[in-house]
Amino acid sequence: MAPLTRPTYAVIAKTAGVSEATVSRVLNGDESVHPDRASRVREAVEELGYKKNRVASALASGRTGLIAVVIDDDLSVFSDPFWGTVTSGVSRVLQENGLHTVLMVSPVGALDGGVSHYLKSGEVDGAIFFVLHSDTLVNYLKKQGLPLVITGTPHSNADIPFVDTDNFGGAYTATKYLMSQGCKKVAIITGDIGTTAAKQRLDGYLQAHRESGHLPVKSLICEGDYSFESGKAHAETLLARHPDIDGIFASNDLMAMGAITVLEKAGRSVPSDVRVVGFDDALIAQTSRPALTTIRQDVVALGEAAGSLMIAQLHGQEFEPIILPTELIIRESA
Amino acid sequence: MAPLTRPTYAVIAKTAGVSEATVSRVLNGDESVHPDRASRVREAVEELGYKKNRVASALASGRTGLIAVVIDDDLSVFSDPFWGTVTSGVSRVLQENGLHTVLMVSPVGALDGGVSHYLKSGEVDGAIFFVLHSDTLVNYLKKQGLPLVITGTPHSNADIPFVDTDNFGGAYTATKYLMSQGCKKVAIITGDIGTTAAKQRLDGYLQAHRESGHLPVKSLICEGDYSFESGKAHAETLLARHPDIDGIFASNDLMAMGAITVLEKAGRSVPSDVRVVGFDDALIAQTSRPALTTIRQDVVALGEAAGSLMIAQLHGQEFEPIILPTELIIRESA
DNA sequence: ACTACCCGCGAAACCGCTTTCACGAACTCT
DNA sequence: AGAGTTCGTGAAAGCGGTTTCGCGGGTAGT
Repeated sequence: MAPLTRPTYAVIAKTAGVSEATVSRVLNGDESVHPDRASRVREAVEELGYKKNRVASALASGRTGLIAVVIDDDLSVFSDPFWGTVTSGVSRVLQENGLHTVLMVSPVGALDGGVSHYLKSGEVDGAIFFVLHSDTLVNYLKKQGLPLVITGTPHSNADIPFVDTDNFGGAYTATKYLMSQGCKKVAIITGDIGTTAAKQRLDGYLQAHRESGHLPVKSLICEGDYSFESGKAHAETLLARHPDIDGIFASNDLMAMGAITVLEKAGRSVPSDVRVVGFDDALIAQTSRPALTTIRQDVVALGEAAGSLMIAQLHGQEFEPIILPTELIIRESA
Repeated sequence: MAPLTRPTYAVIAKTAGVSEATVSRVLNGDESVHPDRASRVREAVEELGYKKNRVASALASGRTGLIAVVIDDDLSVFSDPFWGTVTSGVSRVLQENGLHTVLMVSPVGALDGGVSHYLKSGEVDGAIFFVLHSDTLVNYLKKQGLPLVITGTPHSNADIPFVDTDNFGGAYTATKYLMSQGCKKVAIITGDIGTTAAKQRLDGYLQAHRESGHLPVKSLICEGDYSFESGKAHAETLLARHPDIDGIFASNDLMAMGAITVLEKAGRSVPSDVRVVGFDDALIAQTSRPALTTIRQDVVALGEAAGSLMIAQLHGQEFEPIILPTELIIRESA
């Protein structure tokens, strides 16, 4: 059975006894059309099962109803469930507002790269960036007038709309907690220090130390990259440098798990010998043995906030950056 | 700085001294244009930095260059990293072929639901479905002529293009392995039995028993739903029903982890008292304690296969369902 | 030389909306 | 009553491509 041809404005106009311009006015909420004519249009739409052709509308209006979600090309990105959960939050809010999510997993940053070209093409009405190492592309696109949201604090230009979690506060809380548990030598395994989240979490860790009266020695600070492998590698480094280490704050759960793997392999018991805290509260935090003490961030809400900030921009509404709170979840590892 | 207006065919045509139809022919690979004219068109494109307006092309040609990836509305969907990884595989293959992925996380199944309407709208050139409980919608859309791919074996209509993993073989191998390890009483916690993958994994488990000379009692078969919580719940049920249980095959890693959580809480040691095998080889399989023995499926390749099958259909090429192999990964839990 | 056929190419219609501009009716003011 | 203004509405242009159909030049056959 061949697909039925869908009725167009021409058919609706004929049925309702009005012009196509009037059909367009009615369906787009123009209040100036006489109520009687408007009713006839709506009845025709109902009777004929009219559905707007969004491609034609996009060409005519310059608005496509598509929002790009841009994720730096890294096949491991989705194996960290963080991004999947954020994406589903974004997708749901956009759909509720009649918009669709175009997934763009691609190298980000180059002004003349595929992402830049695509976003300038007019094919999407806005873009949500998931992680950035530089604001260059984002600043450039903002100047081009493209509505943008970043998940994470911008590096330089606070003018860019963004949503984030309280990284500083979460890291501060994690470090304070480790100290309150009696830890004398607390290390940090940072995320990719090119991201603002990693910097802020490092700052929170340092502030907790300042308030305890002394700063950690440099060798307690390891620059990871959010991956499981880097958590393992840095845990080995820390054990070599500081055999008496008794606390580790890892800037995400994956690295925390990596660290625990190495510690236990080295005969160090978690939490008896070394206490470990992660960040995210991903599912692996609760399924692991020992179950991970971690800083929980509401990842679904982060995605929803990003979607809402995008909607606000598209509607020309006022908006503020959104910083979501964190919460210490105490399980077995600390 | 206002965005520069992009050149259109009219400008290219004028610069190259040809008509717009000729520009369209050249850029779309029409070999009948005289080589000299074709060269002039390409030079003009290069000189003026022409980029095709895909929205206008979509209206004129009826092809949008967008493929919908449809995932049943379930916020937990992306916390299982399986779907994120498949999505990134699909996305990459599509992008390599000049297509874009529209993410559709929405209740699936209803013929008059949002997904059905959207897919019939002509706004996407095809759709990839991630998990289905019924072929009704898919059969209906196929009749409408929409190119489709399912990740997973269809329920009824083998005519639908699909990619899958060797579920039967993987489950068979897992169960055989448990038996070869001396397990006398092997249970199964199935996935959502409405999915064909869960059925096939159950069949593999049963076949392994048949070949060992006896079938498992009904109470060793628990119907889970792929979630961590259902793994926990069914492990409790199994312990109550069969205190002497010594082997569990869970149809995914999440449920396996849930089961292990409960077993250890009940004082049963894994693998000393009870051996556990999962399915997927998600990251949690290796990060957990004990590290999970599991059936590994190549999830990235699954996504890539789905993307490739879609490309083949769009190009009018012959294609076969793709069944990917599995591999037993032996770690600590069995 | 004439006729028939083939093929490259251009003009313009078309895809289905949005929006502009002009027209005529209704209303208001003098 | 006449002039001026306002507003609802329709015709049609436009968004930027794709594709169709017809034209004219070239070639082949008789």
